[in-house]
Amino acid sequence: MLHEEVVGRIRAILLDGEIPPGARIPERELCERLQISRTPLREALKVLAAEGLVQLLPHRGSRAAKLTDKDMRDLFEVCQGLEALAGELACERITDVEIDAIAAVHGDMVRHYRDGDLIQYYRGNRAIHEAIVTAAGNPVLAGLYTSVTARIRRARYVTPMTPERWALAVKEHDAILNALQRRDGVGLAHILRAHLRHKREEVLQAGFAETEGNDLVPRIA
Amino acid sequence: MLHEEVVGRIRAILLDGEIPPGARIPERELCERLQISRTPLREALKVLAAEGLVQLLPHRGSRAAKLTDKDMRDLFEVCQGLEALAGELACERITDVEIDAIAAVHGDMVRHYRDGDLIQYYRGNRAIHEAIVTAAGNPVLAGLYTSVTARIRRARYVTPMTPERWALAVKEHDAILNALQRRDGVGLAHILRAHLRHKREEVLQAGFAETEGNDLVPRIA
DNA sequence: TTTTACATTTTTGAATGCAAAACTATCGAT
DNA sequence: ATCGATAGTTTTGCATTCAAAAATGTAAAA
Repeated sequence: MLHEEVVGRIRAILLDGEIPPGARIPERELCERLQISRTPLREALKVLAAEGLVQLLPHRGSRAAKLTDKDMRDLFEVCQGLEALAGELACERITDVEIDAIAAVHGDMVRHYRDGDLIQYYRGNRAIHEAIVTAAGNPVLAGLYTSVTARIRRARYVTPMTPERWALAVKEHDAILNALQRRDGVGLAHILRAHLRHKREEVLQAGFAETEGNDLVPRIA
Repeated sequence: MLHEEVVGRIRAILLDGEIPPGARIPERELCERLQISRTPLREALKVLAAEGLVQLLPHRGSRAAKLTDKDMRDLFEVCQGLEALAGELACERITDVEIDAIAAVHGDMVRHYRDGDLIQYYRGNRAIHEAIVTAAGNPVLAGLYTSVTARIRRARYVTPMTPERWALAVKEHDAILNALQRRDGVGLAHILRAHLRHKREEVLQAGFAETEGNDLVPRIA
């Protein structure tokens, strides 16, 4: 198993919440599960700690990182900035074909909304946001986006919505598609920001934050 | 020596260019220099690879990452986005004391400009940009900024400037300070973007990119 | 009963050792 | 002379081992 694969597997375990935030990461157990020794496992944990998904406590092992309200706010704030930038760049660079593909996903998503299928709705929703970032054509930006969104994914795509919130989100997505089609970068950036600001309010209202007592400030992402 | 310290030492070696971009990283040599064994060294290299400073080639060791023109462009683009966001947030949150401190550094910097002291000018310049990011009060943002700027630091703060460019940069910094003092977030964001766009043009014109042939797309930062 | 001191066990962090992969150098064939 | 194969060397990646630190458990004292 390659290094990157080990990192990916553990990342998935953390993002799925299989090891819940704050829980101790059972080194020995993970080792036999992944059929690797402690050396490559620990290398992966250090990388994930740099990403902010794992918290390392010297001589006391590693835990799945918990997010405070403040962390959540900060991450959403950065995410807003990244998506806004991606939106602007995407409008300069996106092809007609890519726009059509997004429009198709958008259509499906709206149908899922009408059907009340939140899971499928979220799936399409996320695909659209990611497609916009991809269309920006900036791998550095895409990398940061991936890492920041990973940390708030559960909050973003698990929080239930009130009918009003959901209706608003769909309206915003109409505007997002519209701005894309008009290639109105500034407009798109504004809508994406508002969209995420609303989502953040939802999440924080829902009290999704995972703790109050950890001042995890990862260096990288 | 603590893990984070090892990472920091190696990062410094890379940023100083002591191991030039593209060069092989001599594992054994670094080990005896830092007085550690290969295990912690390799853990650090994996972390730095996630940051984008090191390129890992499976079974072929690690090299100091090289930046292509495209990498440079992408990094500056993201940096623009991050600084613009930081500028907006800073205007909402910065205290009068912090503004005064920045104004003082600005004054010094202008004096260094008048003296033609580029080194000192750059030092103040960088301090101002970092102070703005700090004033944004968002550690996640600050972390991303640190990691992105680290990768373009040499390009950003080593490239020589023509007198015209330099004069323009100083004018832009006047506007930056002014926007901060008026707490004009949107205005500040615009100026910061333009400022960085000009710097990027300078850097790319100077042909600072380090290679043409590496498609390094680090996951994280 | 609670607390404190001490011994034992567990876990962590790093050094070493080992098998596999890649690199180098030599030699033979064209 | 150049190219390609092959033996030998080096380097990598990982498992294992070892010392130190922390956690746990036990027993004596307050």
